[in-house]
Amino acid sequence: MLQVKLPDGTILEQLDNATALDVAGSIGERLARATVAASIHGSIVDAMRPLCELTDDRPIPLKLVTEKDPDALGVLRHSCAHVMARAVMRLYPGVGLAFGPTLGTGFYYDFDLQTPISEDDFPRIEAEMQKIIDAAEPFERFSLPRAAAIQFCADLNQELKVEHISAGLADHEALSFYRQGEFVDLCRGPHIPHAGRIRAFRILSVAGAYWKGNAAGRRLQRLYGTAWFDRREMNAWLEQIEEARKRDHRVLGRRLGLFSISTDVGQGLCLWLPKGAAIRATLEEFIKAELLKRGYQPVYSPHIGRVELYETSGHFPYYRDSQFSPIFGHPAGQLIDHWIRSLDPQDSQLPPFSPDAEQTLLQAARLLGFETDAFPASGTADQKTEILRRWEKQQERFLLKPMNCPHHVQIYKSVPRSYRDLPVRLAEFGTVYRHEQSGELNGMLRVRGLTQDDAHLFCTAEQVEQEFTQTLDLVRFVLQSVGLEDYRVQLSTRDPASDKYVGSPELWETAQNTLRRVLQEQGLSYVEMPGEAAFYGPKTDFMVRDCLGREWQLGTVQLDYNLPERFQLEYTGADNKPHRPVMIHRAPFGSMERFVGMLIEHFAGAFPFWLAPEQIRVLPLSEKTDAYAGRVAEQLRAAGFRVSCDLQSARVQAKIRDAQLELVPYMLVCGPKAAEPNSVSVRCRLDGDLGVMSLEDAIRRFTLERDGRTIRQLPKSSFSGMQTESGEHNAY
RNA sequence: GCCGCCGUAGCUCAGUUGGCAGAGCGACGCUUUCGUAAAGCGUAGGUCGUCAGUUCAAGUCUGACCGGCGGCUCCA
Repeated sequence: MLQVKLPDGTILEQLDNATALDVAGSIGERLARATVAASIHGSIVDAMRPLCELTDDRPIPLKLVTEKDPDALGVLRHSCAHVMARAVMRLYPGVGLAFGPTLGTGFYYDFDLQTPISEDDFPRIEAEMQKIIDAAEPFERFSLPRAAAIQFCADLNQELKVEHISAGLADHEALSFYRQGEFVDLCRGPHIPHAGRIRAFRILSVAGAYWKGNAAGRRLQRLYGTAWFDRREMNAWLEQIEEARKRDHRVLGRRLGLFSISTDVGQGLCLWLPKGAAIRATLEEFIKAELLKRGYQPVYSPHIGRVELYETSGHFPYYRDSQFSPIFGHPAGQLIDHWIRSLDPQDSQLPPFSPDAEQTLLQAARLLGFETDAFPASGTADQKTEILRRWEKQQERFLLKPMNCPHHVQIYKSVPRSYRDLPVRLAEFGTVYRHEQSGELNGMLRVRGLTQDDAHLFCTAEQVEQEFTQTLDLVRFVLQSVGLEDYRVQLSTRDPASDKYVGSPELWETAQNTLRRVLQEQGLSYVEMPGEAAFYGPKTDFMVRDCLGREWQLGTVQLDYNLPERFQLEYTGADNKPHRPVMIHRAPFGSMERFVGMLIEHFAGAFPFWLAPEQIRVLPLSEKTDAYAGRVAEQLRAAGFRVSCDLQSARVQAKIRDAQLELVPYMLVCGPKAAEPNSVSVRCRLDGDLGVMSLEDAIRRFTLERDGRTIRQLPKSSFSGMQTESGEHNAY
């Protein structure tokens, strides 16, 4: 007999080969019907495997995972991914199977398939899936030794699986498979007992993907889906998707006249319309005032700088492909730049240097006034590159600035610094330009021209902790001021195995340890992300959760020992000797574009009073009170509010409707009844009619709400798990 | 950049097997002068993303390009 210990301490006697499902059945039939999987020492396992195989512990510590358990959905969705793959295999014979993991609220499966799948095919696939579910066949697990597993997948013509076992799972001696009818898939599991447990599912979308995420690798088709135990829960979730879609900042941004991206201006280049600009200006004024209190000095720097500046900082070579091309004094300079790249053995993208092209190049060089006789017609690529580089250096090249730090470094260097001057805190809303890949652009969230609420702090090694602590405090303060209180911190560190970072491992260790220590002292819990650091230093990113539970990467604080080294920054210490300062890069909002885009979705366009682009709209009841309404608007404007006056020839009901739909926080109805005592009838977007009050009282009320930066109501959502988990699970 | 889908009036969309370009909202004009979520009537507005091709005939079919969306990859 086998002893099983339940979480409440109960010990049950079971047959030697009992499964979790048997245990559930011995307690009650309903429990057995609800049991999806089992949990032993916290790891989720199949409910239909003999328990004795799963652990050596006696009695076996068993927790039954039922449909109510959050872990159960992951198991269900993974099984549904198999069902989908099985349906696709039936409809598209010969399809290659890649990965089919679960996601936060669903799953996907990648297929190697020549025929494109479109949304029109979803009903067909879903119908086939339903047939599989109706058949309710069990998921049967079996295990094969390595060599047999590879042969097995080869026999099934599943090349990608063969490759994955050979490369990705090289350290596994035995591989597990799951069989469901005619369908067999390499899989770690666990799975639900049988397909009939899937009561609600939906194929959501199809998109391209790469085999193992490698852009040079094989292109696959990825089908996304979701699955639930309860149809109503799925429908509620689908409604939440719909809710998020309605909040889309691109839709709201257009409807509310906040921003526009014109194809005439260019992809990823954001135009701030007056109302969006009002929000941004309010945020900028708010943060500027705060920075002055905290000892920052505002600076300004130009939008371009010499390429050498970014060669020194390391940005130019490192991010070459995601920058706009350099600007040359003479257009022919571009050609030289092009040929330097094509001769570079690292850059195999470009075609080789042909004799014709060489002649064109020499012509261009002569145009630029260079001595071309020295160019070795039959020289090696290295020799040619060397001359090209010399030519390139002889002409002025500018870059649209991709970062503000090199400019701020130059401001630091503009005067000799003493230890008494430190820390030097230079702040600028700096606009930078990055040539993001076209497929990456997304409204205001991912753009090619963006303004960072940037600052660079130059301090002594001893001051680093204090400055970093204060910076974290600032980030928390600004997030709290806009009502974003739910966030986590991500500490991105260097991957010791990678060579993409500059600077010595010792400096990196120092920087990373300082960050860890301060984060711990500040009581901020954080997750460490090895390999996610910037090339010059580790960073702490604030991952902010909005009212729909979605996460956004906003503010960032980065510690940098490398740029001071590269730019040879110095200050004179108390010992009258030169010392090297440490730099802190920080941007509490990240970029104004991204931050405002995120706020639009967070508030669903209904900004709190202090941020609302139009705070108050004055509504004359008829033309008879237009003049009075105009005077009211004037007085509000004088009190510093953003006010408009609706002079349409329309009924007040229609004016109210317009203002409500445009999410204006307050409406002041001005009719003959109010005009005489110099009063207004106040209507609030949220609470409706507040009755008549004197204009002075109204202004007092508005001032209080504005200066307190009151957030009166968030358009709440009942659902709080849009992206609870971002990582992949059940990876094969 | 890659894969898939999409592009008709300012916005949201309809447009049969290829055969005269449509609606609602908005805008504008006139009437209405009104008390807390839509007053009535009328008018204007489109080289159907661009350029080629097939055809007697292209919004509709084909190709290239531009742009958008969903993903992948990337994100200093």
